[in-house]
Amino acid sequence: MRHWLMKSEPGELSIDALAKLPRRTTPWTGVRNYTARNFMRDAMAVGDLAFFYHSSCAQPGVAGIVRVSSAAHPDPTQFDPVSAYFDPKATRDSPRWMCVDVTLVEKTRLVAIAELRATKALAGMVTLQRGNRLSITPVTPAEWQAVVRLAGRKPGTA
DNA sequence: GCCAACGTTGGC
DNA sequence: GCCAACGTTGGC
Repeated sequence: MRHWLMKSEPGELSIDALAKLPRRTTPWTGVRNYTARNFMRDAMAVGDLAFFYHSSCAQPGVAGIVRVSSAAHPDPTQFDPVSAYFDPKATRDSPRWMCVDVTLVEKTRLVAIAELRATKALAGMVTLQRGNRLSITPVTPAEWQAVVRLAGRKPGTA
């Protein structure tokens, strides 16, 4: 089983909004970057765990844990002319964008990006590297454990 | 709002 | 295939 980090803007889908959805599950739509798509299509497996990360907001950071709950399938928003994610070059026969479904496992306390950056064990974490903008990134087992430990701790405590 | 960094596009 | 221009991301 692999581990991941998946970014969501809370204005689009927050951890609380996910918690209120039926079966606490949503298709991870709107990814329009080939590297991130390929992770979902080629590397993710049902049962993989991912950090749900709030980005582009007042308090960026890890907000919870989700589980990959489906295989990759065509992202329906690419076919929807009304959607902001509509892609005129995508067709049903030849979809360009894929998504997986994710299911909320648990909401954690917000582990702020400053805390992540201050944690030595996370120095190599892909999403923290300079210039990284990928919305889906792999997380190593050691990094996963380090963030889980942080999440289980009160902010500010050693 | 700023800006660094990156990805994509399209002319050639 | 190169690469300049442009658009986007995302923390601050």
